[in-house]
Amino acid sequence: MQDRSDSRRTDRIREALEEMIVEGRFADGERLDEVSLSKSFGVSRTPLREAFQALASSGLVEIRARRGTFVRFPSLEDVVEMFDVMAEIEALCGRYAARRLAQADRLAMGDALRACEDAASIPDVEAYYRANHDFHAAIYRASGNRFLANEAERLHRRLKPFRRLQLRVRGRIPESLAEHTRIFEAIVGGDEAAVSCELRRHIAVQGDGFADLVAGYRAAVTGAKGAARARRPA
Amino acid sequence: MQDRSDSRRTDRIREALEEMIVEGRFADGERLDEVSLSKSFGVSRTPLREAFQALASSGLVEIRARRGTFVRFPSLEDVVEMFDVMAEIEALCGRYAARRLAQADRLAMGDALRACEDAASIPDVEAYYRANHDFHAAIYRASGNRFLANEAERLHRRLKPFRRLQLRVRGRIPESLAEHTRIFEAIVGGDEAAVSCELRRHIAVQGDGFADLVAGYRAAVTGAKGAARARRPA
DNA sequence: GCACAAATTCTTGCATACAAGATTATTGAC
DNA sequence: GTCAATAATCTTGTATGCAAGAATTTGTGC
Repeated sequence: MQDRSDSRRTDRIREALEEMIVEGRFADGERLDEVSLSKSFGVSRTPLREAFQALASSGLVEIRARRGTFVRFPSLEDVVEMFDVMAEIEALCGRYAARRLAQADRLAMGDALRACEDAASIPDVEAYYRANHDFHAAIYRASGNRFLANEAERLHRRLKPFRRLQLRVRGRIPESLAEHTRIFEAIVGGDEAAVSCELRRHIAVQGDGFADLVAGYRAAVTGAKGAARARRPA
Repeated sequence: MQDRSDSRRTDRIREALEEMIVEGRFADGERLDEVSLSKSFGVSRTPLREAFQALASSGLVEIRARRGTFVRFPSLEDVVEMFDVMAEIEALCGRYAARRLAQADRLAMGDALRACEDAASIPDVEAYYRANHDFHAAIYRASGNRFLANEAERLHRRLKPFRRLQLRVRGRIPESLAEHTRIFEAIVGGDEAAVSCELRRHIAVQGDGFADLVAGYRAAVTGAKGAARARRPA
């Protein structure tokens, strides 16, 4: 978001751990050992513990008092719930954007849409993935509500590993691009109802999308190191 | 939410500081001094710093690297934005609740509504305030989406100081109660559109409500110790 | 061989010491 | 007297040590 010099070890480690968790380098329920991790990062336990706190607040790990810190994969049910909420948040952003679109935001969305088209025509999944994020982020900002935009960005980030797997589904990219185009046009046209409807459908997990998500979820979970070895008690 | 033994000093201090900030015991932009606070709490800087991290993640303070931790009042604009989002989140909870209301949730909402009626008939502002929270929390849970319920609860909490001031506005309580009754009936009746509409209007800052909010906001900000002495740079 | 209790070991929570960056005060040139 | 450069001070960031709670192992009785 901001420039944040990130000279602190705490920040560096938080980012590294976040990446590792999202990439599935730990198993679900695995305990993150302060001592061994601090050794492998070459720092003391202090910045590590601070990083744990930050990760806990974004839901990636769970700190249990005097027990330790455990990586927490959302359950399939959790993921479905999060996508439901994401769809509504996106629809809300889109509605606001359609209502009060500023010139600068329109240009940003247009640029991002063009980047999507370029990536889809190659096709380059990684590039599309990035362009997809930029397009959605542009909609968040176009909502004109910074608080909403931040919340949307946060949730988008949290769903990152699952969305990524969805995009790999055969034929999903052209479809996604077509939806983007319709969304963009509806926003520019100021058609709130259409934007809301299109975005909800674009994000929502329903029909075939649900099967894709389940497949993607299983891949993400079993792909993670060791996989669901230790299930959490709660 | 859970039982959380909270035997840790970090948790105790986080709660205490949260309360102090929300109650306006610090000025906007005031730096929270680690040394003097740790002395006044009778602990070392370590648990204090961990508490700061937690407060930062809920937006109550801002940690600037190597500068310190500063209490951050949301601006009036921020508050309006948050209420806008809150209204939509609540409407979403209500819609879900109307669609798939479970018996247990219906009873919980009914109990909370009755508590609102009791508090309004005395009238007891503090009791109404608590019952109001319980009623809304019951709707969140009735949504059947735990993630959504958690997010709603989080945002509700963040808006606590401003809502409290709104309720003090003359004649607001009977009006609020009438709205609650309509909301409850619409949910039980399964009328999604009506629930959505009623909840949005119940929460939203518009018309007279905006003037009330502005007045309440000014009271909250100037009521806080010293008030807007040091404005933040950004 | 099993169950339960005691002791040992391990891990986290907290305090404290030290290092490094930021801030303020001081000195000197003009 | 003003400005800039430098020194002194203060504050945060990190490392380390110690204490207390949790987990594990060992020992004992049956």
